[in-house]
Amino acid sequence: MSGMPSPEAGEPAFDRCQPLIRKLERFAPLSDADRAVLEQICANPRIVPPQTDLVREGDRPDGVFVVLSGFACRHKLRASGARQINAYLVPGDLCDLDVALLDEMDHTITTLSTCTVVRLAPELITDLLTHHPQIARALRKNRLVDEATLREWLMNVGRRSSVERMAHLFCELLLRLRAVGLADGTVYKLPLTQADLADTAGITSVHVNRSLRELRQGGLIELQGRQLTILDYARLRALAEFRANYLHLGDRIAA
Amino acid sequence: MSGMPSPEAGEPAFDRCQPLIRKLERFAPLSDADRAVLEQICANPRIVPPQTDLVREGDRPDGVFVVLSGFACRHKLRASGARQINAYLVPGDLCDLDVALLDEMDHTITTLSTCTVVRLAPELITDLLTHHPQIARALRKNRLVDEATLREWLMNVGRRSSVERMAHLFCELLLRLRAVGLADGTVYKLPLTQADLADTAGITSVHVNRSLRELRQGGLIELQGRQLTILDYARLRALAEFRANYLHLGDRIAA
DNA sequence: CGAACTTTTGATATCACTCAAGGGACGTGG
DNA sequence: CCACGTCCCTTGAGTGATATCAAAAGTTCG
Repeated sequence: MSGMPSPEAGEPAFDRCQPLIRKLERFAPLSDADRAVLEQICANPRIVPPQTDLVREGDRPDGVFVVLSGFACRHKLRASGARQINAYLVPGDLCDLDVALLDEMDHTITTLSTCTVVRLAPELITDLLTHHPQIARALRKNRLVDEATLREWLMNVGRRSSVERMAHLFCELLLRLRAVGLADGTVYKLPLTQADLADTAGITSVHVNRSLRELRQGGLIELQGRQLTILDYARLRALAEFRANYLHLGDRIAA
Repeated sequence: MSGMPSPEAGEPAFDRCQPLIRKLERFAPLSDADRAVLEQICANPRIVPPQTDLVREGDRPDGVFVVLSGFACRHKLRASGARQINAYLVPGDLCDLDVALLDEMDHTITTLSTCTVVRLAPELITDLLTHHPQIARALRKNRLVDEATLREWLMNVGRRSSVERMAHLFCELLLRLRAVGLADGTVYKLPLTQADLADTAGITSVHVNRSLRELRQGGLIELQGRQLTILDYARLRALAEFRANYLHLGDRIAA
């Protein structure tokens, strides 16, 4: 269990599945049977290298993905190659279960880092929704949060300065990762390049660099070796006008 | 039926309801019974003046709204008063039915023009979803489209120039309004101020004005008296790199 | 060690914002 | 019917924020 490059590759399904269970449990109380099904689902994950498309724009939807480790994203491209990232999928996150209703995907889902993922077949989804009402309920709530997050990102890109955008993103990720047990205090792994952050915030990577410098020089964050340390969460939050309400996490985490 | 300020006030429920039925029918075939229920629902609409909050951030969700005429929007505010509009609700559009799962609203819904709306009580929603599977199906598909639209707006604000944003918005609205029978060729009523457009596109109203001038001078649009005429849809579309796939309207309308 | 990628910085250009003022359109009250 | 206020649109001039281009330094990994 020492220098293995594939994250969590050696862990039992029990551990791998934690992010998903922790996340759903936050939205609805789960029975032992519910948890068992979720663990079962995560039994045979795939390890996917960075920059791999999981689902492509134009594809016919076929099942959905759950991310168990690493970062993936939804994004769209312009003809010029310009990319806009619409959402991050962090451990515990999953695609929309209803997506099978559509004829074709309108965006692409790609890994940003090495990821552990499982694919849920359509039949499995139907089964989950039919026989596990609490999971179904948690998933519906989860989807509302995904939507709310998308609205907040639009606010971010439309009405915040570049420094504020970075600050807001870091606050959001802190709470999201904390909710699945992947933040240590105010420190977490952030396996993204500055170009990724740029495509998230709707700015250039050069400007991301300058914005990060500003946050660093203000003593708000430290970012090196794909690890983010928030040095002053109160000020970072104030700077970004970050309000956690849209994540609907309850008051435990959002403090 | 002459000088009445309240739009559609004198029309029978049959007509008023058209946008909703037309919209849902595009997503799933409806039975006569389905249509009858929808007409029933629209029987007692409210007329709401512009700039009226229908639902406020922080409220406990209680039922949802359907817009039958006029434009409303979802939006969020910053402490400074800066506003970001996240979505338009045009005739036939409705709020998310699942929203009752949340403890409090994370954004506000406000009318932009005079609107005709109906409120659906939670019990009515449950009834609809239980006893009218085709309506339920259409509503689920509709929600996927709302989400996809939000993603496209993020792309718009993050990765398009201000002129392109305006162009893209006008293309989108053309198809959405056409889908509910509210566009006449490439002409439609756009009851928004330039300040509203600014808060949609994440720019200032002064800059909206200059962007519109550019579109006008390029012979692409005409906009006066709250009526938009698209003079050259092909070029407008090309300028915005508008692709209608995310609206999932099928090929009939998107042409 | 070398190749590819990522981060960092500087100089310059461009886009969008701010401030300010004037000009419609429209409704209201005298 | 005119005078006035209000809201919205329009334009100009100057400023600020972000993009672009380019190059060097650091990092990672085979």
